[in-house]
Amino acid sequence: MEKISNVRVRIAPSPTGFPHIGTIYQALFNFAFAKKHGGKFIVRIEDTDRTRFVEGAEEAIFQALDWFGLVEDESPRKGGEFGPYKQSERLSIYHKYAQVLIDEGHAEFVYYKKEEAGQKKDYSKDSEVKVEKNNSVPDQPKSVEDMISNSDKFSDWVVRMKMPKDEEVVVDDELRGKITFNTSEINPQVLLKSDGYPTYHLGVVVDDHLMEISHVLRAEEWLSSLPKHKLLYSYLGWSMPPVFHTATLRNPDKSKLSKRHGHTNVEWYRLEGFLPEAILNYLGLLGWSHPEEKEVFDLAEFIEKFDLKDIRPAPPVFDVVKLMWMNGLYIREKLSLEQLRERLFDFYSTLREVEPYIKNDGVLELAKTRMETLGDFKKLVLWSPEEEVDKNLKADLRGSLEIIEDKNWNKDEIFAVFKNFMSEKQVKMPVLYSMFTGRKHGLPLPDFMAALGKKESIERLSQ
RNA sequence: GGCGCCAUCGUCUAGUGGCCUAGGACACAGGGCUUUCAUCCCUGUAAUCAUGGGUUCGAAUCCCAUUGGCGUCACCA
Repeated sequence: MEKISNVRVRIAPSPTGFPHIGTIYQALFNFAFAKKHGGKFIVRIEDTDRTRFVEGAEEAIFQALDWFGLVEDESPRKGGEFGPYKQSERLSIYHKYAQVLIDEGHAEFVYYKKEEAGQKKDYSKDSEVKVEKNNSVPDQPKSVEDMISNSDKFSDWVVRMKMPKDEEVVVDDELRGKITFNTSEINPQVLLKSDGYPTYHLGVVVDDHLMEISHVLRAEEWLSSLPKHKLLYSYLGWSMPPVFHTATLRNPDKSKLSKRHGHTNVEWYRLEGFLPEAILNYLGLLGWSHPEEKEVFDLAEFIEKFDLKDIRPAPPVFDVVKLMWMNGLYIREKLSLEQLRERLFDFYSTLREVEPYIKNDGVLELAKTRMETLGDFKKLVLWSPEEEVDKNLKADLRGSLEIIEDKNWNKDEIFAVFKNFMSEKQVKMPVLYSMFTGRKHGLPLPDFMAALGKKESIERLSQ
């Protein structure tokens, strides 16, 4: 595999909500590509929509990246020589290039009524799409500088891209090949909003160029704005880096992965007790496959084998069931008992009741093959009232077990008592389980009790 | 609705003209192990490769059309 030099890739999340699993998917591919070629993985915060800004969202994005170990080389928090890395701190840069575009005749000032801004249009059947333009035009700003510094006077002005009439724009998607658009189909995009902030399209083109991004790896929903970007690049006299549009993750019904049908919030996975490395492994299976058809591999191996051109353009359904399996596999095969203990301590840092069980080697060992998520642990060890329990029978069982001498408290002795008890009372194993755990099934009971010790076991039967 | 992208078991996928009467994984079913439940092992069900036309001695693989799914058409990203 040949190394590509000066690889610089980026993800460009906007702080408008919780960290999305799709962002991590993008981050994984970008990160792997950067690391493979000794390049840089950059996080640029695209906070140009002040109305959707969510306090704390930026921090949450970085927390998520840290959790997955997809740590960036350059970002607002890390700095770097191409900063600032937050678009709200780069406004004067966008203003400069907006002015260049105006001067060169590729953009113009347009007057809109404020109330008309940001309305999503109806594209059903015959409704025609037209850009609303107010005809009674008041004074026009003389320059971007003028528009910004006299924002009161020009509060309804924007800078909009001028679109050539009926020209073909041929764009290149590295995963799909050449795609031709006609300029008449392209929306003359607003580039600079009336609040002086750029739209995504101006911001992304200017920043990707200035930050010397070498390869653009982004989600498929940007594909139709590619021609816009290509035009902007050529107007500015810049060359466009190769672009790869990766398929978006889908719900089981094939719609774009959404909160409504699936779990999109990274925080949900953390709270359920998924392992970040298992999620990464699973994500690596979507849209990409290991050259030897391996299903289980760590980040290092993914980086080694990953190649951009092997990404499939077809959108995959995100299957939580398979993720669960993968997570269980990581718990039982990739984690030592000690490592599992650490993860559990971390995970249950606020739930003191499970602490003694986490400390208990025997219990941990028994639980290890029975967990798909860290969250399953408490269901395995704690009492959960699911079954009806016969109080008298429970007392009888306790009585039988109390007879065992302290020094003979081991799983064989306990099981011997069980056997007698079951034949005497005409009950089966599950009944014993429910008396001890509240559920019909669970950890092997004699082993569980032996690991807990006589005192604790008898206590549990007394409750 | 215009434009664009995509299309192999239910799902993730292998497959780049003959090795494919299509392989693996998840899920599902059955069996073995077993003191419950799991783990582990074995077996099985499951794709006429969306459909219809070509090209070719030969197509899941190339071409065209159709259908379907999705995306996009905001002063959101």
